[in-house]
Parts: sequence; C-alpha cells; structure tokens
Amino acid sequence: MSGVRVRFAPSPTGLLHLGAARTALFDYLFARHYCGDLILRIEDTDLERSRPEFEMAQVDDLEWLGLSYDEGPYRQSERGEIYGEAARRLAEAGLTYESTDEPGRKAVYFRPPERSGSFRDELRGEVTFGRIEDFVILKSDGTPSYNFAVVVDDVEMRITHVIRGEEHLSNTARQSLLYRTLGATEPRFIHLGVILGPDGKKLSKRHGAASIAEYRSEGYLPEALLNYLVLLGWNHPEGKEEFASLDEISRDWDPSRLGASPATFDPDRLLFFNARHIRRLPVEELRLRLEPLQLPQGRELVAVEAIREEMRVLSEAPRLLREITGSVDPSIFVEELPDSSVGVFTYVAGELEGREFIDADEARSFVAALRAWAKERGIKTRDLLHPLRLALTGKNRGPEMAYIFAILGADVARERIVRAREARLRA
RNA sequence: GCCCCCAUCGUCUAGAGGCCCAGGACACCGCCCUUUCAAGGCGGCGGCACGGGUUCGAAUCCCGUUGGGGGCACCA
Repeated sequence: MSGVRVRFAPSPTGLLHLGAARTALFDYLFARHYCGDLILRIEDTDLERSRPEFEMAQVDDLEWLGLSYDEGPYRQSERGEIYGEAARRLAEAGLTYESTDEPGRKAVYFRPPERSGSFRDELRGEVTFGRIEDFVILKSDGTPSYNFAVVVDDVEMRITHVIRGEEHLSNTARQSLLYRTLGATEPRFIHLGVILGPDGKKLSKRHGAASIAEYRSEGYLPEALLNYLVLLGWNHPEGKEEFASLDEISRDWDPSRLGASPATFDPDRLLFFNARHIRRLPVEELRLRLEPLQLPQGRELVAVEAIREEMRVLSEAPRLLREITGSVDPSIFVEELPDSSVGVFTYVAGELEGREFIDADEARSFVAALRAWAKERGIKTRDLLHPLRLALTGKNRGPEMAYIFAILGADVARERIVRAREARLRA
C-alpha cells in the first residue's frame, strides 16, 4: 500500500454515463498505478432524484466494465452524523448562519473567512478564484449540500487524490475554502477536460446513446469502450492506441500523459475500436459473448468465425447470420445467372453429394478443388463463385465462400444449388 | 452579466525553442488484394485561430484578441 486513496463518487440520479465512466476509469487507473485504493462513494444527498435502482444499475455497469473498487460503496445518505458534526464545528467557529429563502425553507449557510485564493490543479497549475459568496452547507431537509459533503467525506475517508471532471473546477474553489477552515490539508486535484457532445456542448442524456447501459445492450464490448475512453484526455508514451484489456491499459498507464483540454465524443471512432476488439477476440470467446444467439447446430464455431469479420457491434450478429442461413428465393436472382451457371450447379451439386464438412479448412479445400475444376473448363472464377453465392445465400456479397459451405452444410448447400439450377432452367 | 478553464487536420491526439514547410489514429477519397462486401496493405485530402512581443530561431515562452467550454442552485 502506498497510502494513495482515490474515490469515484457518482450520484444515483440516472444511468452511468460515458463521461462518468471515463472519470471512473481514470480514478481506477490512478489508484492502480500507485498501488492505492479505489473507494466507491454514492452521492445520494438529493433525496428527490436519487434512486436505489440507479445505484444498482451504475454499480452493475462498473462491474461490467471491470472497474473494481476496494472500498464501499459508502452512501452519503447514511452518513448524516458525520456532516452534522462537521457543521457544528464550523458553527462553533462562528462561520455559519441560518437563513430562510423565498419559499420559507431554512438552510445553514457557510460564510467563508476568505472569499478568494487559489488551489493547485495537477494539470493546470495554480488556479485562482475570487468573489466566492456564502453557500449552503446543510439544506432545509437536513441533508448536506454537495460541496460540503464532498469535503467532509474526502477528509474523513483520507482521500489523497481527487480526479474528476472539469465541470467541478469552480466547485473546487468553494471546497478549497472548506478544507482550510476545517483545518484539513487538501488532496491533490486533477480535473479532466470535459467530454463534449457532437454539438460542442457537455455530453449528456440528450445526446442519444450516452449511457453505458445502452452501449452494452447495443453490443459494444467493455474493453472497446475502455480503449476508446482512455484515449480521451490521455495518450500512451509511445503513441500506442490499441489496448486489448483493462489490464493492458493499467500496465501502460502513466499519469504524466494526461491533458487538460476538452474532447468531443466521436461515435465513429468508438465503433472502429469496437470492431477491432471483436475481430481480435478468439472465436470461442466471441461465441460466449454472443450468447444466447442461435447458431447452426454443430457448426457454431465456423458460423461465429464467418460473421466475425463483418461484425462491428454484437447486435449485428443475428442479421449477419441470417444473411447466410436465411431462406433463398431463386426467382429474384435467376436473371443474373450466366449461361454457364447451369453446368456449374450440376457439377457442384454432384460433388456435394454424400459429403460433409467438418471445419472451415475442409470447406476451403473443397472450394479450391472447385476452382481447379473451373479453371480446367475455362470458367472464370467469377462465374463460378458468384452464381454459387447467389444460389446459396441469395446475396451479392457476404463472407468467404468456404464459410458458406461450412455453415450451411453439404446437404442444405446441395439442395439450394439444385433449386437455383431448376429455376435457371425454367427461366 | 460575473468567475474559471481550454485552444495543432472535421474528430481523438504527438509535439515540453531548432529533429516540424508539423507525426499517428478515426472519418473521407483512390489504388492493391479479393467472386463480392468487410478486413488488411499502400497512397491522398486535411491543421499549428488571430495579432503583438521574447529569441539568432516559436506550434512550442509571454501578453492581448477571438473562439469554444464549464460554473455562478437548498443538483450533484
């Protein structure tokens, strides 16, 4: 243990958001890097908006991402006494007063002894502030305000490094004042640049699929999300941009490579990373992740291997599979078939009889043999493979021919070819 | 309005005074490979916001302008 203590402090007023996940990731990496502890603290002081189901959903998403923590979750809603005690100390120092607002609510305010000053941000250096006005520390319902609860907790939990979004920069001024009057030393602050939506505004719910849960259900891989997110405001010393896993990211992590500029979320780039990660997944592993997808019996692995290349998100799998195994109506492509296709179909159907493919390699050698035959007969590869593709899938494009044979199986393939041949003869 | 932060290709970024008439990645375009699409390989398009300094020399340092963002709640 290095004594480094980092916290991730979401508020359960919605689903885990891309921006929050990015913060959680950096909190995690920071704690790991220094062999310290990551503490999860639920900031649920807003009784109106906080919901247990949001907390559960967020914790679940964190787990899905692989961002494990060492302590917590602590809930601010269960720590009322601690805040009350801290408020009492400020009151004794004569730095608080009660005030009633328009609707008649009575809250406790903090009157900072100083209204300006500065604090240090590890990425921006000295950040100055001024004109801080009195602010609420205890709301009329007795719960602590955000700025108050954060400071009291960070002190009590002996947090050494606060890594959070830049949107908190101006809050830090108030918090800094609180640390001083509470007689506590400030933790180190690292304010990450915010993540902006495509419209240039802070990324939020209204930017469509911004929650981790949504990406999860759309078929994004956690490692792809992490890979994309870690590159927002951080870069590898050697410019490496692909990381297979959270462990790999952790190994290469280096806090000195952090930046302070805001970053715009780019869905295309995320999609690119997702496709990369899908492609580099072992077939067995990908098959597990595709669960409960229905795969052709006895041919599960080949099927997964075949669709893997084109898959960008997991949710495309059923469609990709259907494009190979879906039923075929020869009448829609019969016009496209060249004269030579009848001979091709006759031959291939014959070769398929009584045959079976155990794996893709065997199907490949079968296709190789077909090509050799075609070459001998002076049939262009295109006039061999394209008609076969149409006959077997009804599509103009798709995966490598051998896969199609292997997935369909010799019997089904033969039957489809025979039907295409008959349709051609009738036309 | 007030306070604060940020500023290199459309986007993510490398660049910590000469190695930069600025490098990589996504996207886009073209070529190659391929029965096809995708992947992959190769190539192209495209940027230091502007103006002043400092310096022999600035994308890099300083100031200003402009632009963008964040905050100014009994929300976090």
